[in-house]
Amino acid sequence: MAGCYGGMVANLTSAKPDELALAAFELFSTRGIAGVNMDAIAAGAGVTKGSLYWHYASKKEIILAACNLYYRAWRRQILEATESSDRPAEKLEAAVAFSVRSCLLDDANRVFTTEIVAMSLYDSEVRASWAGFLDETERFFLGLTHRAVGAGELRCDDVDRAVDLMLAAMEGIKQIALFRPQACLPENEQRTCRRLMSLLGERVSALA
Amino acid sequence: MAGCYGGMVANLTSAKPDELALAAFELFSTRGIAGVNMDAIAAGAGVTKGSLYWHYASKKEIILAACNLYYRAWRRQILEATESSDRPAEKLEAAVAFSVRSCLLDDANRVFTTEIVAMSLYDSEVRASWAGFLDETERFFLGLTHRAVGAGELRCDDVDRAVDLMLAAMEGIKQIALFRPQACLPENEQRTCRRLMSLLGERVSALA
DNA sequence: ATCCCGCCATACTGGGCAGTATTGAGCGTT
DNA sequence: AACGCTCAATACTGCCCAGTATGGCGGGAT
Repeated sequence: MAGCYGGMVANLTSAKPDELALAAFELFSTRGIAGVNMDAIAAGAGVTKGSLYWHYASKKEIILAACNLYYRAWRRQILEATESSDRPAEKLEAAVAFSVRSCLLDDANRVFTTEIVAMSLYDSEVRASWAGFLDETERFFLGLTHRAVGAGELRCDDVDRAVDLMLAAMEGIKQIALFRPQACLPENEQRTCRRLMSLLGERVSALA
Repeated sequence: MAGCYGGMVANLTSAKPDELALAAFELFSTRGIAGVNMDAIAAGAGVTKGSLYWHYASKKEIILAACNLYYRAWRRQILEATESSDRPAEKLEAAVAFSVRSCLLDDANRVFTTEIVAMSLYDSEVRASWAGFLDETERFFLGLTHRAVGAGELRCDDVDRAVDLMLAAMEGIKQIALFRPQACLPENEQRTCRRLMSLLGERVSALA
């Protein structure tokens, strides 16, 4: 077991593994996982392969660490995006807007997730990791949607199915945007958000 | 220029390149593009690398040939699936049903398309090839949907947008099905079809 | 018969890359 | 001051694999 720091240090001070994973993420997001070798990751982080292999035992470990970094960033950003609103339906709209923005406008996001999905085809650990993230995403949107419906701000018969369909549409839009750059134009962002929101049900106009 | 058959033979009789591309497709669909080397493709087709390289100059040529094979199969199958119906709305439903079935139940389809999408990130030729197929798919569904609306069998305000959203949802469902095997169960097939059809508009009940 | 050519097989090369072996520098401990 | 531990750098190995070189075989044309 390399890189365990003696076992007792709770990994709070040492950001080195995160630095390495971040360098890996940035390279993966631009040149793809297969297009990046361990020397490139090390160089990107300003070290050499020797120390890289001290922190991570294999390339797959770095890939999984980069995934975890991505998940953490997502959690932080989507909380930031939604915390400013107080009404549930507004939070939901903010969450959809954030997701659309990161789907359509963030190339790194698109590249990295596409790579991870492809890798999940053959690597069960990566697949399990990504499946966990999908579950988390779904729980998040389910929670927001149920709250919006419960607060009477949204009308939706089958929340679970609606959320699933909306998330599927989002993934599909992200994928198709690869081939239709014009779909990524900012002027289409609002319309895409409205379309996706309409999948979640009808907004009840605020007449309280 | 290898494999040009002297230039005048119209490639009607010789199915060998197709055989090779088919073997490649089958291997790609099970072990991934990166997981299949040229020797494996040759062995799968019952030849050796020497003759494989006589027909195709590089691995990418075989990949593109496998794509074209996939497109041809799709054309044939979706025409078969829709020709039995005569009313436009029924054709549309049949096309959606076929797509859902090949998305959810056909592992090879899922694996191959995921691989191609990932490869499109870095290879412009592959991306162009797949983009052409996406365009074709969209045109097909646009045609069917417009005809159904024109025949008064479907009510839809913005057909173009609706078709785009439906196709995106289909791609997303395909991708997510990788991580949610339970979504692929046959008993969910009908419901998925109905959900997707609802994205295209409201079916007008036949009271002619 | 022989010559050409489409087609196929065998053997090989060269490069890229994951992973390893080994050494060393800084530093706290005793 | 000698030791051990963490972390880092260099050099190397071994494998996989795309692509190549080259030789052979069968059949059609003359």
